[in-house]
Parts: sequence; C-alpha cells; structure tokens
Amino acid sequence: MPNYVEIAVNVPQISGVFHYHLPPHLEGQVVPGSLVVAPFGQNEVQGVVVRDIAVPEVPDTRAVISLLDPQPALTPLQLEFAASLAGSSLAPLSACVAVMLPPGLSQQMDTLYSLPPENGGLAGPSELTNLQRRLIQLLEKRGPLRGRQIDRAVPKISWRRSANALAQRGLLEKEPILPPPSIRPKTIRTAQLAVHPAQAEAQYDELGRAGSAALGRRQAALRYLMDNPDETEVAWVYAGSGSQLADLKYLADQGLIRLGETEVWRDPLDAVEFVPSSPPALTGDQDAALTAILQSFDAAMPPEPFLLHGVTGSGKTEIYLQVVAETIRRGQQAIVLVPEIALTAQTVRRFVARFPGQVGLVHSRLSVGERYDTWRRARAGLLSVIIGPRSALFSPLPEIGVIVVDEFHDDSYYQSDMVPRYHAARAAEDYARIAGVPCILGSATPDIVTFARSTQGGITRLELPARILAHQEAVRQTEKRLGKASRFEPLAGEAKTAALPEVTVVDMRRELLERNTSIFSLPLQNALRTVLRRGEQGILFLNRRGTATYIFCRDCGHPLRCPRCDTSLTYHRSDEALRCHHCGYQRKMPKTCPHCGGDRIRGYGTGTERVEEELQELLPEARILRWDRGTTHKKGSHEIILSHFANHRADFLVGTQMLAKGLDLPLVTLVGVVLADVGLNLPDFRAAERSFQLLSQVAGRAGRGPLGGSVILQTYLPENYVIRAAARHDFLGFFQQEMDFRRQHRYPPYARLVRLEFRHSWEDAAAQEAARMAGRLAGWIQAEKRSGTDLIGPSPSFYARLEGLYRWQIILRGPEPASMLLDRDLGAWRVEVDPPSLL
DNA sequence: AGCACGCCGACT
DNA sequence: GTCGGCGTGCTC
Repeated sequence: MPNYVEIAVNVPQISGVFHYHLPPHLEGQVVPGSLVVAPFGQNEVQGVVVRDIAVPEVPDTRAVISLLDPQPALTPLQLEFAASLAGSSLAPLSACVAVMLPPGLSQQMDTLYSLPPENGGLAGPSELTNLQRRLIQLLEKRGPLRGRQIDRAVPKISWRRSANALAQRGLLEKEPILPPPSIRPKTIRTAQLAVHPAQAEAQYDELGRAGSAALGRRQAALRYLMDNPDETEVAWVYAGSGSQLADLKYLADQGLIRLGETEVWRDPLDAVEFVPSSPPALTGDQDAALTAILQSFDAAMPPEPFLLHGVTGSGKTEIYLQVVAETIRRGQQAIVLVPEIALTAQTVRRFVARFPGQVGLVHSRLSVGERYDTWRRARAGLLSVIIGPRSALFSPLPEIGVIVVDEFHDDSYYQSDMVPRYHAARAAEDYARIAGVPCILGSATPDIVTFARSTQGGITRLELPARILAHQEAVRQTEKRLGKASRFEPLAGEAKTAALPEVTVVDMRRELLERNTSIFSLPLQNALRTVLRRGEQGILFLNRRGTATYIFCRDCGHPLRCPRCDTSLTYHRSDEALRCHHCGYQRKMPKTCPHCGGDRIRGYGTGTERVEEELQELLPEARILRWDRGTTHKKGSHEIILSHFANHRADFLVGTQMLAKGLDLPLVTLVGVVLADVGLNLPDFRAAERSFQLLSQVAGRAGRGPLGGSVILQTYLPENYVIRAAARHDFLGFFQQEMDFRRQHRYPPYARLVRLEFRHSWEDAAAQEAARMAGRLAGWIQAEKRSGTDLIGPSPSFYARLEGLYRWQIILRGPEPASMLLDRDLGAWRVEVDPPSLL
C-alpha cells in the first residue's frame, strides 16, 4: 500500500495543497518538513511535505520524484507556524512555507527556451511577427535562455504566447526545468597521521630517492603531522612544511596518513573581532523584569508575551542578554529580531560578545552560501542564538526557547511588498504561542494597540522607567577628556541613572512675529552656539516623510487641506500645483490663506541640504555631517559617518528618520527638531502615533552621556497633543488622548482593519475594479449579517501612482474583518490584515 | 506562476 | 480563415 503525502508546492502564488504518493525508494525517507521535487502540470516543482495522509482526496496521485535533503527543511513547529501565518495574513500556505527555505536551496520552476539545432528555413522572416523575430534574435545572440531571463530582456511584454506559436512550428524548443539548489555544503581536505609515530619514524627515510626534493617535502609533511596529531586542514600542512597535495597523496598511499574531508561552515562572523563580556549588575527595575520573565520559563501554563517598555537607555538589551543566557543554559535556542542590521550594529555586537561562537547572524547582505550554512547550523542545533531582521524569525531551530523582538514598534518589521504580508512582531507572538515559549517585545515607544492589550490582559507589561548611564568607565573617560564633571549624581552602586532630557517647545509663529525668518528659532540658534563653544555635539533632525511637501500658513499654522477629503495637500514642483493624494483634487497655490486671510502661505520643502547650508551660515566654523538617503547610498557609509561623528570629528549631525534609531552618543547634548509638525497631517490613523514615536526616539538621542542634554522642538502647532505629550515624555498622557481619538473614529484597537489594494496601469480600470470589489464586499457583509463591519472607500491610495501603476484601495473595518475573506478568491487584489499604515 | 481552453476583433 | 488579445480555470 503506497504512502501518501500532502505537499505545499514552492510556487508562492498557489493556494492550496496537493496529494502525491511516494515511490518505493522514498518510503520511510520522506517525513513532514521534507523538501522534495514533484511533478506539477507540465513542470517539476519543489515542494515541502506538510503531513502524511492515509487517503488522498483525488483518485489519481502522481509520484514524488526525489528528496532534496535527507534532513527535513522545516521543523514540526515551523509547519504549524506556517499554517498559522497563512491563516492570519490571508496568504497561500505555499508562500509561508517558501519564506522558511534559504535562498539558493529554494528553487522555482522555469522553462528553458532554445533554438533548434538546424533551422530548416520552413518559415521566412516575413511570416513572423515582430515579437517572434525579436525572440529568435535574442536566442541567436545569447543562446538558450530561461523564462525569467527572457522576462528581464523583454520587460512588460507578454511574449510566452508568441514563443509557444514558434515552438509549435518547430522554430523554437522549450523544456520545463527545475534548477538544482545553487548551493552545496562546503568541504575542505584534511590530513591526519594514521599510524603510531614510532612507525612513521621508522619509515621516515624511505619516502623517496635519497637527496631528492620530493623526499625532503614528504619528510617535512610527515614531521608536521607527527607534531600536530589532530586532524588538520591540508592548507596548514602545506604552509607548515612546504609540501604539496602530491606529497600528501604519496604518504596516504603508503598508509602513513589519512586524507579526509571536513565540512566547514561559511560564517559571516568568522572575521569579526569581539571582546568577550560578562553581565553587569542590574538595577532594581531590571531585576524585577528579568525575574518575571525567568519565572515564566518554569510556569505550568504557556507564558503570555511580555511587553518590555523601557525608555531609551534603560537597559532592555541587558535583559534580553540574560534571558538568552538562561535559554542556552537550558539547552534551548533563542531568536533575537532587530530592526535593521546596519542601524543596530551595537546590539548585534553585544550578543556576539556575550555568546562567542554561539551566535548566527542572518541578513540579506550575506552571501547565499553564508545564509545556507547558518541555516543548516541552526537546524543542527549548533547555534544557540539567531540574530537578524524579520526573516531571522524563520530559522529552523530544534528546541526554540525564547523569541525577542527588539524595538518591536519599528516599521521595518512589516513586510508589505511580498506575500506573505505580515508583521514580524505579531508573527513572533504566534510562533512563541505555538512553541509554548516566552516572547519578549521590547520598545521605548510601543504602538497603541499593543500597549492597549497590556492594559487589558493577554500581554504582561514590564516597565523600565529609569535611564542608565551604563558604562561607568566610559563616564569617567568622558569626564576626563572634557575636563568636566558629570552633571548627574551617581545613584546607588554600579549603575548611574540619568534624567530624561528637558524638552523646550518653540512656537515658530512667534518667531515670525519677531521677524526671524530663519529655519532656526532664536532659542535653537543660542543652543547651537553653546554646544559649539563648549566643544560638545548636536543633532539636527528633520522629520520629513517621502517627497510630500507640506503646505501651510505661517500666520495661523494651519495646513492647506483638500475640501473633499480633509487631507493635507501636497506641493508638486514639476507643475507648481497643489494636489490631494486622496481624491485627485487639484488647485494652484493660493495667494492668501483661506483660513485667516494671511498672505504668508509657504511650502515647507526644506531638505537636509538646506538645513546644512543654513547651519554653516550661522556657524561658519562648525564642522557638519549630513546623514540621509543621499549620503548613505554606498555600502558601509552608515558606519563611516557614524564613526566620524562618534569620534568627534564633527560638531553637528544633520539627518532624517535614521537618526531616531538606537545611537548611543555620549557627547551629544543637544537635539534640535527643525519642524515637529511634518508627519502629523498625513491621512493615516497612525499619523499621531508615528509622530509621537519619532519625536520621543529622537529626543532620546540627547543626554545619553554624563553631560546631560536638552531637546528643542520647533513647531507651528505648539498646542497639539502629540507635541505636548512628546515634550513632557508623557507616553501615558499621549496614550489616553490617542485612545479617545481611536474610539471616536473606530480605529484599532476599537476595530480591526483589512486593507485591499488594486493596481492597474489604466486609472479608470483601477477605479472600476475598486467599485466592483466594493460591491462584492458589501454583499458579503450583508449575507453574513456583519452589522459591525463597514467599508472605507473605495478611494485612490495616498501615493496614488506608484511605479507607473494607479492604486485604489478599500478598507474593511470591523471586529474580525479578515475572517470574512478566508477562502475567497480576491484575484489580483493585495490584501493586508492589520495594516500598519493606510497610505 | 504557467498553461490550456475559449471567446473575440483585425489582418492576410 | 488564423493570429494574438485576454479572461477563466486547473495543476495532486
């Protein structure tokens, strides 16, 4: 009786699973999680076995062709996780399985096109269409090509039909192919003495003709292996003896040594130097948080997730480190997610230093071989900690013990451009729940929805309210270098704590009344001068988003809005028009403010370049560095700019969003936010939340050293609750006001959202399809009697045209809107469950 | 995704 | 009358 298996094929667009039987030679070899090759239509595809089944759902099953790896590619927990992710993100199971396979091992089906050996001249060129001629010319020029290669050579044209027509006439040959994995385990040759040293000594003089060069080399090689009895890479033997492979082969033939092969792991951390570190003493808050987490390891019930809420510099990373240490002590492994490797190098370094030789680093910049090897080492249980961005969550670990998500509010955890569209922090919670292990979500600025859950149960909140000047030694050194005493009193014992920096809100409308038209207010100018005079450092932050330029009246502070959609208008320099990105409303720039009649309507189009220029004008002797997209295109430029600044080779750093991330720069005593209002008026339910997070994070850059620090927020909206709460470091105050807003507008957490987006090159087609889908959705709402569920839209998306395609969207809002879409065919619509942004 | 099937306008 | 546009349905 044949064995049957259920397989998720490695074609991410295919939803559903397929049933196959196992040929005799694979029976017993193939288990759930196995990566196999199977026939699929005309093609062969890779697939992952999801489960064994007794009876297939179809009468005629085809046979699995081969097993690609004797070890399962996915663990049983990962299979469960993939199924859960497919359900929560409304993505095909095959796509969720595919993200767990390492690139290189994972291959997708394709077709190989080639010209027949002899073109019989059956059809003259005149009988061919332009496209057909083009395809033949392409293959004449480049030889046989795969479908994906032709896609790249003939972009945006549907050429397959023409190719098929050619194939039917025998002018073209095509063959379905499945490339083999592009990576293989890497091995090196080794050598080892095979006999007792005494016997080697006995034969020492009989290894060749007396006086020959070969004899000398063979003797040297043998001597080296006698002195180094462990299995040794041949390269070491060559280097230590001047011998060659032929000499070792000769010795092996004589039975004196054994040549072998050892698998080596390509390790991205191989060349990284680290200083081993040991855990410092904890503060009381840290100790309480750590204790709570460690207790959950032994609890009878599966642990709730933890929200570790700690201000910048409060010592969250030390808690992660100690939790991970305990996990390792128990013989289990940890996954640690970080937002972006380039910006979190400090965190990564601390893990590598604390757990030398046990950390695997995963990220997209690694070579395919490095990723594959790290993946296999993780699967074999040879690594205790996997650290990396969101994709690191999918590493196969035999005994997962804890999942940490650092700065879990960060947008880089959300993947929107590919299926599955998922948030890694949410996915981490699910995976941890499936595995029955703790999940730690750490942030200084948690999102409203997660924080709300922590007030209602279901997630345990741990607070770290105090900042720590972590490094006593660094404090002393800074004091010495500056010849200044710390402005903070040491608290008890090892750790000093520091107050959060004082924030001054500057009303830019008053600045204008006082005839200061500079982008820097007088208080900011004074503060900048003081920083320079004292030999300290300052950061100027520009809260700019996208290319959107914000238009507002400098007299009353109000932004110009669309009369139909109530969203901010955007200035387009190309045709000097103001546009609503919501409905397409368009107007010329007005001469006077429609709100107060004033005539000082301006676009706030200031870029970092202009801030840099004005700062240089104000302080000609200042050394200024600029850090933004434009200056960090090259590889490694983040590190160069940061190390320049950290080494005090510049006085001021001017930059955008990136500055908000976890930099620890003790000499920075001033952070100036050039205009705090910019992100506040975006048409998105999380605009206020995002602004608050950004302002809090950026304010946290000041005063991380013993010199203290201050923050200046420039704004035209000083009464706005976001600005006021950020200035007071008042997360709870902001949370309560924002919850009111969310309740009034029935936004999360008071409802859940699903965002559906449709793209088309023709605007009317997108609009029509959107209307059609809205009708279908409304029909389902009625049919299922979901009275609490409604639609927002259809409307054009905020970025109404992206990559040449028009975007329309519909928001589905309700208590459980995603469940209405389960198993519905939504065609080419992109679906995001719980989207972090509606733009 | 890739492919077949079927329906339709438009060019030999 | 065929070529090639595109929509629909299927792949165990």
